[in-house]
Amino acid sequence: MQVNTNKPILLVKRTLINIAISENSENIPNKMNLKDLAKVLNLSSSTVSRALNDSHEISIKTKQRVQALAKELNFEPNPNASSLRKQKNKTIAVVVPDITNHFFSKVIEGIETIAQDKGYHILIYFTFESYAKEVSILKHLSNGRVDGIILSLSAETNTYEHIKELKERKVPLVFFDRICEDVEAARVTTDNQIAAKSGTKHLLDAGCKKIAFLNFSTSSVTSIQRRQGYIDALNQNKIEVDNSLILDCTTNKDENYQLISNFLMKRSDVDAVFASSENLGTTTYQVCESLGLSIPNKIKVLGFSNMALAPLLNPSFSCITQPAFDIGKEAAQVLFKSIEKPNIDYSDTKIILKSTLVERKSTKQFV
Amino acid sequence: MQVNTNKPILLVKRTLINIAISENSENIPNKMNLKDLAKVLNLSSSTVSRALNDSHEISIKTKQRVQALAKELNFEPNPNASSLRKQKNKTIAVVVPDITNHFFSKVIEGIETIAQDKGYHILIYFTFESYAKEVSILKHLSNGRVDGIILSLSAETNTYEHIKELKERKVPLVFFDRICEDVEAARVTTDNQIAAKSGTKHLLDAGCKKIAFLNFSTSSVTSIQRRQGYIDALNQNKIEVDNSLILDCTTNKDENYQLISNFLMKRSDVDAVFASSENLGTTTYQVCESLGLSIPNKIKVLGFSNMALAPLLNPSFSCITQPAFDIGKEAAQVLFKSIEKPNIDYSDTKIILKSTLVERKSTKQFV
DNA sequence: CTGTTAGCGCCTTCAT
DNA sequence: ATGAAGGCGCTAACAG
Repeated sequence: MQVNTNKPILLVKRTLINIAISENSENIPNKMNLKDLAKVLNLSSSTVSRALNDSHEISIKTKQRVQALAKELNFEPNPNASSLRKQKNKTIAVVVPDITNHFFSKVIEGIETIAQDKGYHILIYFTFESYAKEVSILKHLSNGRVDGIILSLSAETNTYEHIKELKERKVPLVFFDRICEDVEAARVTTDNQIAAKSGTKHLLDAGCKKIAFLNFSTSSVTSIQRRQGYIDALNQNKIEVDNSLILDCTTNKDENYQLISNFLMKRSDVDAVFASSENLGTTTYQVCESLGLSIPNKIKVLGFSNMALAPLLNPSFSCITQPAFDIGKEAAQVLFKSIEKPNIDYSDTKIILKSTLVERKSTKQFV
Repeated sequence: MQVNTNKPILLVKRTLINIAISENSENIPNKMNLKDLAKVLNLSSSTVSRALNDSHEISIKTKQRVQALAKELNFEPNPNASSLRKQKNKTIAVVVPDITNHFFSKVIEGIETIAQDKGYHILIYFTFESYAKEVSILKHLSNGRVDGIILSLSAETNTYEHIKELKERKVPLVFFDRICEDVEAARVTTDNQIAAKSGTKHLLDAGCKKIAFLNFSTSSVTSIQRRQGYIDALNQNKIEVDNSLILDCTTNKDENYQLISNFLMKRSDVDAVFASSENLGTTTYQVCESLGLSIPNKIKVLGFSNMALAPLLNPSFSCITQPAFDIGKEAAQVLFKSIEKPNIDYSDTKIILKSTLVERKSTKQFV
């Protein structure tokens, strides 16, 4: 038998493998399983399984043999079989409204950072701000596809039966940002009301008299809290709240463009806009462009936004930035804890992180 | 037997279910399986399975009975069991360098749109521009966790064994943007070279003489093509290429900040910067801010970027925008085709989409 | 049209 | 320290 002197052992092993595999897997050498490995090593599949899972009841020598061959052949145990057997699959779902919003991308990045550390996989779902999509997505997650769910509600969502269903089935659940107060589950959020109040104050301090508030949702707690912060600031400055300055927007960008455009055309007295979401901020800018309302001079715009670039580009653009990356990390940590310690109840966990007001050249944190 | 007159049938069924379940599932009524359903309906589990999968060999009446009860009880078949049996799991992986780059978020949104349509699930992975992470992630995907992979290479990647391994195991694979020419697989990309040439020309037309080029990677085809486009434009204008104007950056933002900062301090002759990635564009802005180089006047910056807001905020900021959403859609469509028609080889598919130069008030497409 | 049977690949008692 | 056997929940082949 001629053998390449560089890697004789490898060659012999490969030969054995090919024999082993052709016996039971119809000559498909790209599919390999525990049994194949076991055959080559002259061990039972249970021993191989234990060795790969680093069980203490396997001799170190055997473990090394098994692990060495597995590594050499790039063997990966079939995750479906493993998950089925263990009723755990080291996979979580992240359900978010959309991802054009930079905030959500960063949160996801935070989640992924922790997940990679802990060897978890992430299934990602977008509701595109639609309640119906949210329901349908969560329904598909109710039966063991994932070990847990991190969720930020769609702007449309105002009933929570679909979420209670998940709780009934004991699926671990963590809310972030667009949280739900009606369901007992861990929450990670930010100081929306305080931040919105400070933001509004920032505009008042700059001399603005007629500050419009753009509401991204009438049902989302997040939007409601921000609206309340806006009202708080006005109250504190003894300014009467003018409801006609509060504009309820939709989840559709084109519709919002029309709404905001019509609004600003009618209301030439408005000298500032507080956009309660990044998308609304962007749309406001576009409207101002097309209406020829020069932003720094005629009108000031402030919004919740996570685009680091924005304040660098225009002196008038201040934004409230949430610690998105940390939100993701916190949410993931709570979720993994509640997955790994199912006997402990984490559903009263509430983590509130602080937002930051980013101006052109300075940064200050809210108190 | 006292029965709530509102929902008598439902109640009876629930009772049956509880009996059925308590017999074999240890009183865990939140876990339900085909067998439980079958028992309640007095059918075999295979019939129920077929009914749920809408098989033509089941009577319409039975189908309706089964589907009605399944819906009522929110029954979802266990995906692991199903995937294990079918050796298909209606799940794909999307592997991207990072997601702070708006481009990648939009691509993912495009992919998700198609995936939702077709009932596929998306596992998402970030390499954070690290070759080692890319290798490790792809290794975990080699054994049936997913039906296919959509991949954009990390900036560090310059060897492709880990990808060839996937091809050997017949995992359907589609590259986008950061594609790989050394592996036979479908590719979706954009006209990088032409776009970079037009962008550079744009700067030359604006009177710039010393245009620096920031390279985001020395190995990525994308970066190489953009660099070549930059050189093409200079050549066409009979300007000699000055290699000292080409700055190789890294995957680390802080390092890049230092590199660019040092560079611009030394080279006061530079009057424009062409950033070959969104991150580099952002960093350049930050450097200019801190060095007091007013962007519109002393220096012009142009870059590949997908932030819609940018050109609205600063007249000097033009950017080359790739059709990210469509790239995602195209990539997903090719992948699903190659999953669903495994006998057809799609590996020579190459789709090239066009980029757009976005200036403050006008938009033009490259020819 | 429906039921019976036999795995998919892994892990986990139980036995040795 | 290792092996044998059974089953996680579903589906497909084979019967009827």
